[in-house]
Amino acid sequence: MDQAELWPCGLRVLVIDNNSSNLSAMEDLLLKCSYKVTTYKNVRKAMSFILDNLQRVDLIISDAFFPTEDGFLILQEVTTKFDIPTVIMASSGDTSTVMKYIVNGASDFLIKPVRIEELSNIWQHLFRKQIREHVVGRYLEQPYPPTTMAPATPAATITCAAAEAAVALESEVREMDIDSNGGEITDIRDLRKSRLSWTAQLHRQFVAAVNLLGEDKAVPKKILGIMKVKHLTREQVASHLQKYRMHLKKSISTNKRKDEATVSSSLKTQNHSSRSKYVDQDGCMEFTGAYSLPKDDLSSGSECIYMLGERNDYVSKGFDDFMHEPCFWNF
DNA sequence: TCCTCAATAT
DNA sequence: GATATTGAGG
Repeated sequence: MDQAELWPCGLRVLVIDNNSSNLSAMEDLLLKCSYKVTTYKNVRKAMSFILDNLQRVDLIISDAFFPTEDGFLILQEVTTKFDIPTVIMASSGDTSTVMKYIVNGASDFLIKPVRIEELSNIWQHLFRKQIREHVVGRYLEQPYPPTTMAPATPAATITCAAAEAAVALESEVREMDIDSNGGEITDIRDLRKSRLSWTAQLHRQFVAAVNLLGEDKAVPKKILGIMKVKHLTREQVASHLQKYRMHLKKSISTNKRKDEATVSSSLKTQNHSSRSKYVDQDGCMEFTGAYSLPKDDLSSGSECIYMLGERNDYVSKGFDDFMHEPCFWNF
């Protein structure tokens, strides 16, 4: 229980705001919440940092950067590509503005000055996604997580139970397949299974690699090189890629109608003539605002960091779940 | 040699 | 049902 209360500690938050005093104020507040904080004034540098630390950023808080709306672009980059929950803050926000951000993937919209009470709660954005993805749900059904965690006393509230589940999950992750420093899988043998199971986490790394390369240039060998997962083979990646592409084909054709109906209307407002191109290293990371439209609803962007399905007890759920989860099969 | 795709095996 | 392997064709 104590641990449950401690859960949000260490949440890795990246803050972007070009106003130094706001930035340091935010840093202070976030540190008081026991989060790990990284701050950036510069949007480009922040994006580079995110790219270099894909699995090491839990949540992003970005200024909306009115009137340039860089915040909007950050939001799009991050939510469409990397599933990192993003909170937008601005000194004012009328309903339609806020709605625009939320519709396009913001997990929350905070009005400045931001109060510590609001920040102490931001971990919920991560958590919601985990629940949506059934990771936590399984634990909620069973009050006593099958881990080495200290036996839990029955949780009084959902929040409590959920936090507890997250602790359990996190510790499982830590001791198993995920690198202790960042949540990134670095060696599939750690999964101690003869047959690889493409967990959500592993899949995310895969998708991130594919996205970095660009879909046309994403071939097994290059993906493998970017993923940096020991003992993962080219053949395994090829097999997964094959399936991934099949899925893309399907979902593109089935989502088209919905996307046109739902998304275009919400996007019209912002029709970015300013393409976001934050990073361009050797032409291998080129972000344009032009990749596929955001999904029909906002389940698309965001959280879910520690998600693993490779334990034998719930392998069967793992892949199937995220096959149908737009969060993972993004485009 | 590597890629993709489909069929087939595990 | 998910993943791996194989084999054809590029």
